[in-house]
Amino acid sequence: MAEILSDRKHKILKAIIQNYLDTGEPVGSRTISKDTDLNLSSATIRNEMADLEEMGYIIQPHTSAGRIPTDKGYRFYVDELIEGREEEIGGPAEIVIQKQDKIDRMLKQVAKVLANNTNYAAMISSPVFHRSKIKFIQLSQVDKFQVMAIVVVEGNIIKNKVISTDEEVDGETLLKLNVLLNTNLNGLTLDEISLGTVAQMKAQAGEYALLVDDVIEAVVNAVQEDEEYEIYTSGATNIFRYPELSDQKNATALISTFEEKNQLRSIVSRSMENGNEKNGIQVYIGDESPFQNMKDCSVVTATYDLGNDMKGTVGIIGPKRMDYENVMKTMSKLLKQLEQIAKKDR
Amino acid sequence: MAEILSDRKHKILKAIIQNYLDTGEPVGSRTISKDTDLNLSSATIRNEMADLEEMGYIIQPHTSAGRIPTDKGYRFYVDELIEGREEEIGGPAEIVIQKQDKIDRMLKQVAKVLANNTNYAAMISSPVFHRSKIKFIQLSQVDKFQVMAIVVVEGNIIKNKVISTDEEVDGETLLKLNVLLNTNLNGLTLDEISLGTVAQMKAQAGEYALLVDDVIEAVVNAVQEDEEYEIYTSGATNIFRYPELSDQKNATALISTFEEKNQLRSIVSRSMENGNEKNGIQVYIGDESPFQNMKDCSVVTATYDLGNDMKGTVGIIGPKRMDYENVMKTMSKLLKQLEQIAKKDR
DNA sequence: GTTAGCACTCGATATGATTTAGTGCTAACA
DNA sequence: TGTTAGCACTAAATCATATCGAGTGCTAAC
Repeated sequence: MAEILSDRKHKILKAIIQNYLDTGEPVGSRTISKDTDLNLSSATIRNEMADLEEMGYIIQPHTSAGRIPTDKGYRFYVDELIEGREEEIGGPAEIVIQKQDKIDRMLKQVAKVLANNTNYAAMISSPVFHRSKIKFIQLSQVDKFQVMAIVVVEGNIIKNKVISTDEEVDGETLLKLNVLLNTNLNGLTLDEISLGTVAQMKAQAGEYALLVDDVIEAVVNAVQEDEEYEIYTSGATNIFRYPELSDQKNATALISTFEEKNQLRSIVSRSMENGNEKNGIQVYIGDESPFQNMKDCSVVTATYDLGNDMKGTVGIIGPKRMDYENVMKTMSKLLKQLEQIAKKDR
Repeated sequence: MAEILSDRKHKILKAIIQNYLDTGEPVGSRTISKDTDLNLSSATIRNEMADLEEMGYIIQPHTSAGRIPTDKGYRFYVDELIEGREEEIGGPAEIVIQKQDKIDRMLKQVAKVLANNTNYAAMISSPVFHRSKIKFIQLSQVDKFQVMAIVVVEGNIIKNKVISTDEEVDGETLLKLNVLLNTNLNGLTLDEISLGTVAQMKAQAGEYALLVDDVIEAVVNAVQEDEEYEIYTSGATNIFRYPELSDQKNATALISTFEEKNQLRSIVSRSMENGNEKNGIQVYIGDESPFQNMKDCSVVTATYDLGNDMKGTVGIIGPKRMDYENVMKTMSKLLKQLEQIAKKDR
């Protein structure tokens, strides 16, 4: 598959792709002949281009048009980019995330900044807490027949659930239950709560065994709810900047993807799985992407880690001819900032 | 302004508008001549149409085209619709909202159902709790230097805030503060917490007066956070069904309105203000709408009331030639259902 | 007051000519 | 042998032109 390209072909291919990224128009031999420092005539370029086409890197939309990159061509280009990224970050453009108290707001901001800086559509998932430990549980009376369970998990994420009880529960019982819960469950993750633990607690609870069931269910629900991470998006309309995505069919598909967010989840999980590739950044070109009907797009994702097992994914979606270099740089920089702020925050 | 139209003109105008709502194409005199039961020739219709045009109800996009309604024409049509709506709801199509525990999910569902049933873009705001009473406050120790305040307000909405303290707070103090807070603040709305109340509490708190300040601030913040209602949207891509909104400019404007949601807030507040018009439903046609750059759209809003001062707004946005009748019916029906479910829920 | 008829308007569609950007191939050249 | 100039060829894009069709306004007749 991966033939080795002569130095010259290499340069020409790169020039073609770069030019196409800029303009979105098929590139002709003359253009390349003038753009590169190879000092070759358009005729020679033409010969090389014919070769490159045969190898599958570029293609002619129709006779008498210039060439445009195929997915294989893009892949070549992106792989090279990723290869060469030896932490040459720190470039220009200060990107500023303002520190704000709520994590969610910060994430929304990141999405916005990302979309604005790249001019593509951006998304970010709120962190998922895999295996997060229960830190603290508190039951409180709300009403005669309602008890509220508050669960704090590692990372100071607070969740609550209201439990409706059949019988009235008095304060004393509540106090007992509180102690029972905290001694038995603190420090455990969801997976670690075994049936044994539950049985043990029920035994200890005596006449309130029934209530224990309800409470545990509520706790489990509350913690699990966190796993249902939120996804924030920004700049969906950026796709209108790129004519190749602006036709009705593509636009509808893309924008409803952004509105529904279900498909975005599949990006997130895929990104989390393939996880720690080089620099944590992954690029899906055309059909490689987790989408149906989105063969005209590329997706770039990266994973961020706020510590404490709080990991999430950011992604941008744009045309295949996106400015991969800028996107990757901007992402790294932004995530670095995000992670720093998060660290300071605790 | 509001001339009285002859019966015939009235019928013709209505026929023109209805036809245009269907087709989106300018309607000619022949069409009307055949469609109505007036048994008039196209020539006669033409004369009447010329009159109606002069009165400002319809307009010709260019010579030798049929007529399309002006905003004034739409207004005439909608006003008549609203006038005639004597609770003739209960028509066909069962709309089903599934009951789910979280209010937010239900609202999302309402938006979705509304969008699907009307084929326009739909939005719904989560209820705002004006003057909601504090029902219950609970402080709990999370960490050595962190206290969590949980506030339950009427309607069982639960909010929490983490407070960082300078000094370590022991359990006893917390207990005292809990009692202090609940005896002083329960049953009050945000507005009712006077400086006097605060001073009084500080006095009672003695050496923990400083902490009281922090806690109250947290409580106020927590409650206020609720006032920042969420807005859920669905079906933004429906606008692509209507060519007159599908051009790049309009589409970008509309879709980013739906993504940003800030402009939607202005609809919500406007709808809440103008509140209880006939049937609670309001129609903004073209320039009447709270938007800039949206003179090609109509907005229909309605206010729902889940009781306990929990009020919110639903809205749909579509082309001016929307099926106002269906939209209004669907909305009423849906909201009635929503309100019923909410009432059962408590 | 209604209607038939007709000249007229103007957008939409189709047609064809022209231009333009590019190619592939061949033959000459260093 | 690799490079280049030159040329015939292709297909899209652009533009002007003709044609069609839906609809109007006006006039004259009923």
